[in-house]
Amino acid sequence: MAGERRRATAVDVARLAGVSQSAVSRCFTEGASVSAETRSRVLEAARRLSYRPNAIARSLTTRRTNLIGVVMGDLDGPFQPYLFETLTRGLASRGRQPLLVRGDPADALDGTAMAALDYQVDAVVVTAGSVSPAAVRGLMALGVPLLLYGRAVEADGVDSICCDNPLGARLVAQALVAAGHRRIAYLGGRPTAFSEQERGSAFRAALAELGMPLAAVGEGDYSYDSGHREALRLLAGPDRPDALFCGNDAMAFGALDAARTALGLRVPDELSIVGFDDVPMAGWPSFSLTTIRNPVDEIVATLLDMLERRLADPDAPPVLHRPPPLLVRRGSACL
Amino acid sequence: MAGERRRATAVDVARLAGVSQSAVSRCFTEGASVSAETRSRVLEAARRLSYRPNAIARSLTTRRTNLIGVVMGDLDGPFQPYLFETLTRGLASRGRQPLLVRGDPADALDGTAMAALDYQVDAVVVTAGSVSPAAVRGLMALGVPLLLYGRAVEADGVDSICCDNPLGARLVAQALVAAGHRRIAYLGGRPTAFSEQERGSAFRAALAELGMPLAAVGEGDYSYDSGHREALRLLAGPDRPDALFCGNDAMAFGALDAARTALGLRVPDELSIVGFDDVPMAGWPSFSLTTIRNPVDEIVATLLDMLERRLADPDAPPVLHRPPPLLVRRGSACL
DNA sequence: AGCGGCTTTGCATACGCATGCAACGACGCT
DNA sequence: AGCGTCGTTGCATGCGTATGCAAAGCCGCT
Repeated sequence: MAGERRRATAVDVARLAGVSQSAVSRCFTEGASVSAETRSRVLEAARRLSYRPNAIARSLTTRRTNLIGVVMGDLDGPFQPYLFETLTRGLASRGRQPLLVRGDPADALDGTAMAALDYQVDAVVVTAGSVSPAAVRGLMALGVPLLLYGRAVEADGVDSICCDNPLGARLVAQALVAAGHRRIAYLGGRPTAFSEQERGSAFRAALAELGMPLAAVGEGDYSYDSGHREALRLLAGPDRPDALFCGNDAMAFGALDAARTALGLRVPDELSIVGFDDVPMAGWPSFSLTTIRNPVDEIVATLLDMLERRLADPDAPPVLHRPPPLLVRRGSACL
Repeated sequence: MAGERRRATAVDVARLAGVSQSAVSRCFTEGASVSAETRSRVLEAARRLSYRPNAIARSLTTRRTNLIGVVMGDLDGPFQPYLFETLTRGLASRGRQPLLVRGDPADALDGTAMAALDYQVDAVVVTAGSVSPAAVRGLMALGVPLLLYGRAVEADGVDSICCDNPLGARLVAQALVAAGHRRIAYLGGRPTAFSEQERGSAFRAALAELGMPLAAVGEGDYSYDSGHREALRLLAGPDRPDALFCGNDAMAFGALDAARTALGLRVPDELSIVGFDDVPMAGWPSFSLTTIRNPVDEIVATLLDMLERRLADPDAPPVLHRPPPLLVRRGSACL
């Protein structure tokens, strides 16, 4: 059967089918002019040789690779994998190939990462926070269409989409106050993150509007461990908070564990805990986390539409979407 | 600065530097013959034009793309993202670009997925269970070097690496029996999965050798939900098991939640629960899961070595590695 | 001075495919 | 019958780079 050292090329197929190489190419090109007879002869020959067009060679002439650079940071939390999963599946279903570009730990794009761009990706999707603003500017200078997720930016040729963080934070503040909580604490994520800046300041502002002081503030880094650590600190003092809003679900899980296991608190009776993102794990019975749903599916769908639009017209005006999040009430908070 | 419609090519650089295109090419090729003077002139010109070699065009002539196809199933559990993370980071650090190939839900590789292979990947890494054995055979027929993770296969040109599942299962059986458990149950994963077949049969065999009957058996699909569901069933009867070995950590988490939250059992006093994989979450205080460590870091490192070796010599004899796992004792089992 | 050997360089070509252009044939129309 | 039209086809070329080959230059040696 197989085992051939060299893959069949369009020339091989052409020879077998008794046509020119152009004819073969046209059979694999949408909307090209080929007679039914020629097409069937070519396809039969292609089948016998297990021929598939060489995407590399094709890209060279069409100047379109169909590759989309996907810039990601670590997949260490529960949220990133879900986003990545949804995004790559969506890209694949639209016939685009995701080429992974790793944001390096130092929050910059190093040479290794940039090397991916040498593959002439048609566009780059950056998932937020995975790279610094400086790195984003570097990407913009490349002249490749850029789609930003999780960071609102307004610049030529850059589309961005980002959950309406301020709205999410307001929803939490209003619900907590309305439910009668009086000692409300906030546990923020990585201070340099765009999402943290929006969530933190909106939460403070909303509480202030409601005339409610902020009882305590912790600073984490969006990790489970930091949530655990900061919760221990925030909840240890004399005037223990009766509610804790965490900048993301991972930290909320850490806080929940700290409260229940380490401190022996009853959640939600003695302490309400609210997260942000609504990762799948939030619905697990152990956690049953009340949280803000970051509408990933909707975001990815919109992102893909934005991508197609941008590819169709590189000069289209930049777009910014802010899809609204939603409060999901579960068992970790009295709301 | 930039904004040029067209990227600079080697010809542009050559013109600016006053040399031939070949000279430019040689400056960017390891081990090519170029004088120091020419090199510096070319590099300076390249810098001024922001020139970077076009990897697509380069691949066309070198017949090497430096792309590695990575076949993955869903990233829905806690294990897969960690594996993916480690693998892609390792690939990147060795200067190889991971091109994602999605295994489709029906456990086969559809056209969309195969399209990725049209990019002339230098090799394909398949993470186990993400595709059916039939799909694996299809990939082998392609004549591309194939690396299998999580499934032991012996075939020409196919290297594989897979945690020593039977050893892991034996470790659990021995530890449980030695600790005095007498009603031991097993909760298996997807029956078609290679890992499940190895873990399940080795666990049975080990218990039999120790003269211990298997108290009950559940059949899950490696998901948290199935673990939760099956645990409820297994633990509801009159002769409740005193130990439960789950085919992976995700199911163990589900079982743990079911036992504690739904059934009110004290773990590990009334029931020992053991998982398999040792995902990062297993160490969280809420779970503190006793489990078998699937040595992912070591596996990926070895996998990458196997890859380099295979790329260097496509005709090298196939290799099969079975790195040993390790029992990690935490709080969910009396061992 | 002459010669061999080495380094450096440019020329030409190939990689596999897409596509503009012209040629060709079939067909319908007047 | 003659003409125009349209659908189909092949030819030739280009995409951006790597590389074999030969020419050129340089050096040291005899």
